[in-house]
Amino acid sequence: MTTGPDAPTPGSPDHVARIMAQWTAERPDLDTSPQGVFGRLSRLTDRIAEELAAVYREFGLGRGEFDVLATLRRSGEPFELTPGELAATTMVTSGAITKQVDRCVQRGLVARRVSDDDARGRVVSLTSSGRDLIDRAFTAHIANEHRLLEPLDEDEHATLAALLEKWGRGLDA
Amino acid sequence: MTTGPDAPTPGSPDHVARIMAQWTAERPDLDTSPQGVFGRLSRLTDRIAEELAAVYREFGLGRGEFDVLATLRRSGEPFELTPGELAATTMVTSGAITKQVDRCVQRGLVARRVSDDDARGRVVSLTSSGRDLIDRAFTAHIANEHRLLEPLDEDEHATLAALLEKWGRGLDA
DNA sequence: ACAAACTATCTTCCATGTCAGATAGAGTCC
DNA sequence: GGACTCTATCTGACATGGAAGATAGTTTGT
Repeated sequence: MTTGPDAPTPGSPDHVARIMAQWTAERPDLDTSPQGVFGRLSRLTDRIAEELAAVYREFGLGRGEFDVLATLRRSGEPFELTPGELAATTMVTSGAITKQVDRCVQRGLVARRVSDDDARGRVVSLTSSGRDLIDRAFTAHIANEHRLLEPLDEDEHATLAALLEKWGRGLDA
Repeated sequence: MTTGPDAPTPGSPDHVARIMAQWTAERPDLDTSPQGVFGRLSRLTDRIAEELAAVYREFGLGRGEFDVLATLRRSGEPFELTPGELAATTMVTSGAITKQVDRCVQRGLVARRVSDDDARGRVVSLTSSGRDLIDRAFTAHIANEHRLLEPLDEDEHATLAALLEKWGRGLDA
């Protein structure tokens, strides 16, 4: 037998390769080769999410709070955004942002005030304590990402980023 | 200026490229290049998860139920597994499996009985109705995956699968 | 200037998962 | 064969996010 185009390594089959073999036996009518990508993508991202969350936890944050603080931080001075902007950037609903900001407010990491321009609007701003925390957390986060990427070399990082970018762009089209 | 190794396309910057640019301005002390991979990975998988869930919904399933049914189906005759096996394969806790199986039982898609060998153990088995449903749902699922992969060509699928596999394998080591 | 439509955010309910502990049964060692 | 320990699963409390509707405020058209 020859290895198919999506059979990645000649070594011991990974979990996904075993799943694909099961499907080939049970549903030979289907071309389940996409699982080579989707299965690995899913496992890998679950795993990565967990590794990233471990660092968030070190700083007492969940992913939602980390995202809120990081988004405010990288927006630059004066580190202020509306809930709507936060929701759009972090791709969660406004309800989720409300709760994330609530948690951050309770911990004194951000402040929420009514917008000067529009009384419906709110402005969420980093407190100095929040800025301090996110600067430390983000530093650790980036170090963590560097560590997680170690299995791949520079060229592979670039190839992977490019493939993901192309794929994402293609899905939007 | 030269484009860095992780700058994927010369076209309009994607969302992630903009985020990276913000970080470069705000935290020039950090090498945030990993975001080129992690940011795109995160956005892409959120997007893909949503697309996949749309098909699950067509069959009245959530991801958890789909996974339970698919795992049973691909295990082959007699389409039976213990909750422990389901939990290990689908990488969720036993508590999550209990609830997923509950939902499937309520809808008549699986049956749960006490194991013959071990009175602590349970055996979850596909009903004929469950098998029928997952066969149709899985067919649609695979078609959906083929559709989602269209932005990439065959070589790119293989490259991507291989990179993900290598990365996953490297993380476990 | 008022009504209708729109918008930004928050609230409530629900779905789903994790975590820690409860239960019940199995295995082991004297 | 009884006490201990381990294992398989379930239960219940909690966390978090989505969806839909409520609320308050703004804009538009006349």
